[in-house]
Amino acid sequence: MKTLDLKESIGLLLKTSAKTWEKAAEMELSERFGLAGSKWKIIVALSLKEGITQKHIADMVFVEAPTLVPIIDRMEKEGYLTRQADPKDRRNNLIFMTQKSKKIVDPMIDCILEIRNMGLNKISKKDMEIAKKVLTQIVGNTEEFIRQKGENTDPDIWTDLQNKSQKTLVKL
Amino acid sequence: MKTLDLKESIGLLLKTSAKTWEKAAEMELSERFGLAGSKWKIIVALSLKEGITQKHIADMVFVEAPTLVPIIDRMEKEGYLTRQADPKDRRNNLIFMTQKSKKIVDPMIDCILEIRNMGLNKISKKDMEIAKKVLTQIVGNTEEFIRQKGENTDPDIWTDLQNKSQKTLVKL
DNA sequence: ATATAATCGTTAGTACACTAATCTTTATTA
DNA sequence: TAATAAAGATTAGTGTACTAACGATTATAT
Repeated sequence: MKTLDLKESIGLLLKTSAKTWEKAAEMELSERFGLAGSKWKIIVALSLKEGITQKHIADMVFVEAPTLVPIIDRMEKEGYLTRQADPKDRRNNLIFMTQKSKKIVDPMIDCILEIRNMGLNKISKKDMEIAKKVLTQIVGNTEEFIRQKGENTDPDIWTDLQNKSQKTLVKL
Repeated sequence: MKTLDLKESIGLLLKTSAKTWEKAAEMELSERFGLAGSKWKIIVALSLKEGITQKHIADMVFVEAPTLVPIIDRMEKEGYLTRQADPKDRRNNLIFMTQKSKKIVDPMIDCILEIRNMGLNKISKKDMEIAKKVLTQIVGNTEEFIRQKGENTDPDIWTDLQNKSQKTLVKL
């Protein structure tokens, strides 16, 4: 019976680093701003562009549209944002920030940058560039594979970001 | 109001690569072996060591013990494994593979290695080594941070693996 | 122009992961 | 030894994702 050499498992390493990173962000941002889960990401998304549709936010924070519905419901009740019907296209709900959320954008972004510095401590710029290149290539390879297998990758999100698309994405 | 430079977002990159990678593995392994989610990981775990406790498996596949209960239930019903009471310690359920699962271990591992090669296509050994070093450092930094914040990181899983602990982990 | 497609928000249903709490059994310790 | 703590499996409850399907609205196509 064959066996896997786990120290070569890039999948394990990817998962571990993504998960640990997210946990740190989660802890810090929910403690300091009371915004857990996707909430703070939604606010960051809106700080980049207000008055966008729920679908657009979903793309930016990397979840499907239905996932966002109850979250936006709650955030609206809590006074962080408002839904407004789009007069140009009545299918759309346009989402806007309230004063309450606008006030916390700056400290929140500071907080995010702190976390980023902490996570990247003791890593040289040069190595980091290489790591980013490698990860980008991995995403490219894997999306290519998924696409060939039929399953249409949703609008090739990462590549999209690289190309400075107007659809900016949010995730720490 | 401040703004985040998303192209510098290592968090986004980590999440994207981990997610895409996992999706590819998921597609391939569920299509070829009908084993979705954690199921194939459990079999890989058992191929490394049989007769281990559910807790041990949970650690290996990176989930909490309760998450595994219904999954092992189903896999037992489907004939992939069996629970056996530990005569030495009656708290433990020891998990064993059946013939059915033993038979698919080798092709499954081949499949995993294929995916790994696909994902790492066009990436040089040297760059990959650097990327791994960087990711490991990130995990280290972040776990350190989480630990300081109180929240005890569960037994420092990744470091554990590096140290060739007997607790081997499974994740592609 | 009218029929057909596609899109946004939503609901419903499912799956999965987590935490907290419970039961049983084993370890510790006073 | 008796009391207390700890550990494995489980249940219950919650949160969060996802897909599939629907209604309303807008775009496309014949």
